[in-house]
Amino acid sequence: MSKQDGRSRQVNTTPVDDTGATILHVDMDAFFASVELLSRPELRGTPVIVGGIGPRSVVSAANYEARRYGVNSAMPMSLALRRCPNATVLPGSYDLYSKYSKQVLAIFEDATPLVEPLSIDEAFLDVAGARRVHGSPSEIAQMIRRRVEAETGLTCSVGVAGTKYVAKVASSRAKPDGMLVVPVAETQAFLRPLSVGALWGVGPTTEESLRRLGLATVGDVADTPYDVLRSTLGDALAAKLHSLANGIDPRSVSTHREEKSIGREVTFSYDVTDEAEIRRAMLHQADDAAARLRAAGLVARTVVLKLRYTDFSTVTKSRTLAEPTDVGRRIYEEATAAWHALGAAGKRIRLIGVRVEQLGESGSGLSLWDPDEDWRDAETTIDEVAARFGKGSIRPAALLRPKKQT
DNA sequence: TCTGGGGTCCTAGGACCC
DNA sequence: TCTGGGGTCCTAGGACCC
Repeated sequence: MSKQDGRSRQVNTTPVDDTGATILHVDMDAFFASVELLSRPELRGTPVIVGGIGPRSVVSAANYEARRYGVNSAMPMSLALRRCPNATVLPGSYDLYSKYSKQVLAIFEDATPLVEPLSIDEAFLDVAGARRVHGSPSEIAQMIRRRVEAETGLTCSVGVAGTKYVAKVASSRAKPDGMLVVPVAETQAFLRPLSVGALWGVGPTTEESLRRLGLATVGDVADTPYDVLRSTLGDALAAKLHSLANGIDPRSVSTHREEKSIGREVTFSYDVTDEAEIRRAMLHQADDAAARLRAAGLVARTVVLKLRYTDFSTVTKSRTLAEPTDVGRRIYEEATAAWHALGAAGKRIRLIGVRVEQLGESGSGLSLWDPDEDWRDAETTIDEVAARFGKGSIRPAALLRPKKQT
């Protein structure tokens, strides 16, 4: 393993191929805070926090000076400011972050077309096919780091490894402004001493489960039979963790991901009981979801209403439509029906959210009904169906499909 | 300390079908 | 008369990630 930080950035002069490590994970350093500092150089060297200023806001990002006081992402702002009272708090300029994100993405894509953005500030790159043009993976990583800094003034850290997971862990250990290469042959030695919390998919709850099994390190998990893990963690998580812990991660770098859901939610500054205000929020969120559906050329079949009450308990109510929609009013109607079904009227609401799922391409003729089935051959009349099952059971006429031409 | 907003994936139970 | 097993869909909730 060779770590190079911002001060010793010389690329090895020996012609290395980084021994099989062809996946890069690039992660911008304290991204939001670093972007803000570009236009506020006078704040460099002082603690800076990006996040809301409302009573219930949390930290979106903190620079390293603020982190030294124990400030971290997702921490309540009230706590962050108690820990670091003299921090500068900035509200966040997401359009600007998005602009820089695109700019660095373009730099990645100069190195290889195989770029998988993971979030606004990180991406995986598969550089196996780029080596003849651009050099070894570590040389490509250093080229990217140089270009990002020269062209944006921002720094990033890069992990270079044989798999996505190892590359990601490597980048986190290279931070800030560094690079860490993990040759494939050294994968196990690199992973085994790490705490189980370093496994992708292990948060506080799973970490506690593993701790109760007596497993503290990635090596411990690697040495535990799959069946033992499965009885505690369930099929999927056990399989995933067992593989990751053993350095196995077959996921390839994929440039395209399909959206599975679209939603908006809001936490009110103070709990709300006023139904008119709730309805306004739902209408706004439904309209927004619908607009994003249409912009993407999608329709949705399921509407989910999410509520969080004063005591932080969270409930959802989902409803699947007979016919998919991209209409705000339609989504709003379902959200309203779900609201009543939850019996939420009169309760103090902390958060409300509307999400749509089961997305399909609009105009694709997607429907609940099997297109090959011909309803006109049904022997039962609509009246008979209505008499027996109620009018609600009758399919909308729009869904009756014409007889297939022969 | 008191907990955002955008998401993804998994589990589990019940309905329904073959 | 009592009861299988697999598959899919729907729903609710929870863990996790950035």
